[in-house]
Amino acid sequence: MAYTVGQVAKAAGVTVRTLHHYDEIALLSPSGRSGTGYRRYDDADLERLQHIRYYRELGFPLEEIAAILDDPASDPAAHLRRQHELLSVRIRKLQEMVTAIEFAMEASKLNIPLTPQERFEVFGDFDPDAHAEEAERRWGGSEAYRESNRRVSGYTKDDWLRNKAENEDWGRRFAEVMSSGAPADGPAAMDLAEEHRQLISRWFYECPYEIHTGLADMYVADERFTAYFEKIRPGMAAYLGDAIHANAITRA
Amino acid sequence: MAYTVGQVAKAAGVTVRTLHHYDEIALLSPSGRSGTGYRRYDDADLERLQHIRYYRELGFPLEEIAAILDDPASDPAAHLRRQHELLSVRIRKLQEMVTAIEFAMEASKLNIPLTPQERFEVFGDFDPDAHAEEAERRWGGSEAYRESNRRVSGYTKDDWLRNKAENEDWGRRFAEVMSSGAPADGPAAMDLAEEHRQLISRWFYECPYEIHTGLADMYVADERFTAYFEKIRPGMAAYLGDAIHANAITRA
DNA sequence: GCTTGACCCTGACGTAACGGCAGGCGGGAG
DNA sequence: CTCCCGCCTGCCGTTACGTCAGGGTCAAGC
Repeated sequence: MAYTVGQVAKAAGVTVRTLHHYDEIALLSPSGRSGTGYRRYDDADLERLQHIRYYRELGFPLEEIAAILDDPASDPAAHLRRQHELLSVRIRKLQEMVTAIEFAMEASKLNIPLTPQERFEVFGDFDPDAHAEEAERRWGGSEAYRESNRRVSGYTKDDWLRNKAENEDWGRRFAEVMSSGAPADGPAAMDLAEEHRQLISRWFYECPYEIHTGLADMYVADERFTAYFEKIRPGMAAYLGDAIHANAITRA
Repeated sequence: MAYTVGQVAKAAGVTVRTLHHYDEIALLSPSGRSGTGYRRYDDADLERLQHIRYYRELGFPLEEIAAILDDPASDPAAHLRRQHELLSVRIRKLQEMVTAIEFAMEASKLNIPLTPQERFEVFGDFDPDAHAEEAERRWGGSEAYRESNRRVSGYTKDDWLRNKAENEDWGRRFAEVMSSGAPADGPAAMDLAEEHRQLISRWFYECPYEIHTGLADMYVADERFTAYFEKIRPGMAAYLGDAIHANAITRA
């Protein structure tokens, strides 16, 4: 089977100019030419182009692609395996970026400033792992966030103000309960924990008890969230965490 | 908090030159300068750079990034939401590419040629959906493939030859059973189906009954795989599919 | 107070991977 | 035979930086 530049370009989703370029730099030279000088690509050329496209998508420079494709030590199957592996790595990285964004969203909701490291940790070359799993457990595969996005995108400035007011009002009342000396697993604290859950459900995303306790753990474990609540009243993060857990256990 | 170019560059994982460039084109101009002309970046600048990095990772040209960041209609939270959405789309596309590669690997194992469309379908702008789910069901999240990759990468030319020989031998014997008139759910066919499963387990990846039946379905449903088996003996694809299912039911 | 090495500045040119034309030939459908 | 579309080969333009060159700066140590 022989194909013209135009046909190949259309099939592969590239421009004719790109194929000309690949020919110029000898990355992909058509296996033949017609009598009148037209480029003729065959199936082997297409396979090569397929690999080129995948490696390009993975960010390899053309020169490097030429080198690895012309390396006699690796056959087509080896390239497929390699691409598979690289794609998997890429996907994991993007998933990390997603959880980083989710973190930033949560932080911005509470007006918690991010440190430079936090802003860019996904871009640097630090250690990965375990991180994505954490977030998955916390937010159940970010379904909650998708929901949150849908809703929040419709909010007006006014909505935000009301949200903030409600939030502050809740904070005040919660601090009062703490001051009264009531236990975190008592009815007053639990009622406000429940109110907190419903606040989130109403304004951001459906927040069942498991997710709520996940948030509670984050409020306690993560110093930035901790600091946010501590600023309202010292000891509030831990107290709120306990109240949320108690509330979840008795009501769920 | 104020940072120098070098500090910002290091934190954000870019070069100083890049920051100079962003300053030149007014994409990110530091909020101030020291008395001696040194650039001073503050936290707001970092936030902007954070968005720039995400949009860049998503493939946006700098000019466009400048436009959307300077658009007064969208605040930081809107950018986060947008980036979240775009990243999700990106991840889905890469996952499609992964399954396409897995398909190509399976096809190359059986020497089935791919059509141009098949080679490049993930690059064109066609309809997505449902596709990834399919593959997930078939191969259980590609864990099988990872396993396969690990093993296959250690194979020598000799291994491949022995694999091919075993495979062909199996094909011959299976065709004989068909010719003998034995039913697909009879012991002879089922034994060879089981042998097929163990062949895969031994050479490529641990192949439990569910995955084996998944493969069986693919052999029947996909014309390229069907054609492969039909060439050995007409009717073989369906017959093998039945045998694998019968084997899975009785042995599992 | 002076050196020194790491850091910063502004040009200015280089590069990768094409995009986009111009000017001209080819080819097949009517 | 014509017409339009597809192909050819230059060749210049563009994006997003990389890479010096030549020169000022800052803080630490002697």
